Amino acid sequence: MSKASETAYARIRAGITGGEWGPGAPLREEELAALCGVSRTPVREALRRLEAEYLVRRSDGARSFVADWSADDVAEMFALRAILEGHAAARAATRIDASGLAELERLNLQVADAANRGDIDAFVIANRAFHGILLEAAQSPRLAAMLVALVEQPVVLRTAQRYGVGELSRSHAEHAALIDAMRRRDAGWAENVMMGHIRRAFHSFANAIG
Amino acid sequence: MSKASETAYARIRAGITGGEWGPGAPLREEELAALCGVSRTPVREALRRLEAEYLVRRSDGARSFVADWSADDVAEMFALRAILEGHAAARAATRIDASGLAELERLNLQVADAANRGDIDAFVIANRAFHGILLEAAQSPRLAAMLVALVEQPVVLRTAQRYGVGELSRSHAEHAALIDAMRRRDAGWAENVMMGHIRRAFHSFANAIG
DNA sequence: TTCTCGGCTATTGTATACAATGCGCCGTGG
DNA sequence: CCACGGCGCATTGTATACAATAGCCGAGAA
Repeated sequence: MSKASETAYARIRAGITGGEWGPGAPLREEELAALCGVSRTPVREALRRLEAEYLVRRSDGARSFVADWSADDVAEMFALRAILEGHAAARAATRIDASGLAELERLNLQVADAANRGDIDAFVIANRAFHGILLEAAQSPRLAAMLVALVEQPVVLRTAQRYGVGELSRSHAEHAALIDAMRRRDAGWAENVMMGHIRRAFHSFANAIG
Repeated sequence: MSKASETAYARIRAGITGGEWGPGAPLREEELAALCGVSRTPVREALRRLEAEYLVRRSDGARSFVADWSADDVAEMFALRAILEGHAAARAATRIDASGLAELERLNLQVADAANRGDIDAFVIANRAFHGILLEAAQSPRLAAMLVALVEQPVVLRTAQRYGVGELSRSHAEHAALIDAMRRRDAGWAENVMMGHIRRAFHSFANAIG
């Protein structure tokens, strides 16, 4: 996408995922245009993209707001993630090559390191990269697009913020199991581990919120 | 969405799914604007929406074309459909009410009728309505959105065009099994039947194409 | 006090003009 | 005859002006 449009998309998205505007906050096109230093046209385009990703909600009168999520919404998102990411793991198990596996090993070392230091930010970065490599290895563009839309939700991004050292380490262990399963080319095992991994994350999240 | 934008979306979409423009055909904004009787602005918005649905592809130079699909793409779409629609069936099994079940029964009678008469168009209409009711009963807006994007692909829409009476009847029988499973509130059974249903459709399709 | 109606204003939808950019064609040179 | 480079044009990206519409606020009556 060309310059102004991409700028607006990135800026607005950052504002939403970064918590600059809370759920339900109104998003007025003109204001955003001024903020991004572009005209309303690319802002409109950006808002439509974000709407398709469920980051922005539009009222009947076509006004835009930062999306908010009920407990049911969150449960739905995690359920879909478990299914789709499980499927991705299964596909990846029979498609990943040696360099992909090496990359996963490397990233999981970073996860372990972050877990030991209790460094949440580093954990989140390494964790996302890990899942990203796996998704790439699954070689399914539609699946990738669907999962990105699910994973990039602010709710998901903040799940790890409440993780204790125990949960961080457990993620590392589950990732290690995933790597084992893929090295053995065991699609079923990989799928099972991944689904469990996501479901545990959901319960950690539900616990933290109450 | 307001008038002109919706008009453009509906018209362009109809052109693609109806086969007016074949895969790979270029879609120029100005030409489409003239065709729809609106300006380029709503056409652009429509193209972005269609792109998000994988009906339109954009080249590096930002030009738009009718999307085309490789054999791998089609296999991927059916695989995702099997998983997601299976999940939808499982959810629906524990959530559907008596009136929903009655509606499924009614629609499956129409499917049977169309199958007996070999009336493909009637089959397609009743079949879509059947799956639509099921999806509604699953009560998962994100799942619904994902599935609609997968199911509305021209490739899928034309799968039934090559169905013989045998395959039409088999669809009816599988639907009947689905209704049984849901009446018993057996989510696992419903999921299994649905996944088989979609996978059979895939193989019918692959056979017909070669 | 509260409900409703009416107009005003804020906000989005659409059209059009202009800028930027990439694609294709044609000419030239090897 | 083929390869390559540059120029012109087709097409999209962006900005802005204007139109339409929905929401809000206040005044008046029940």
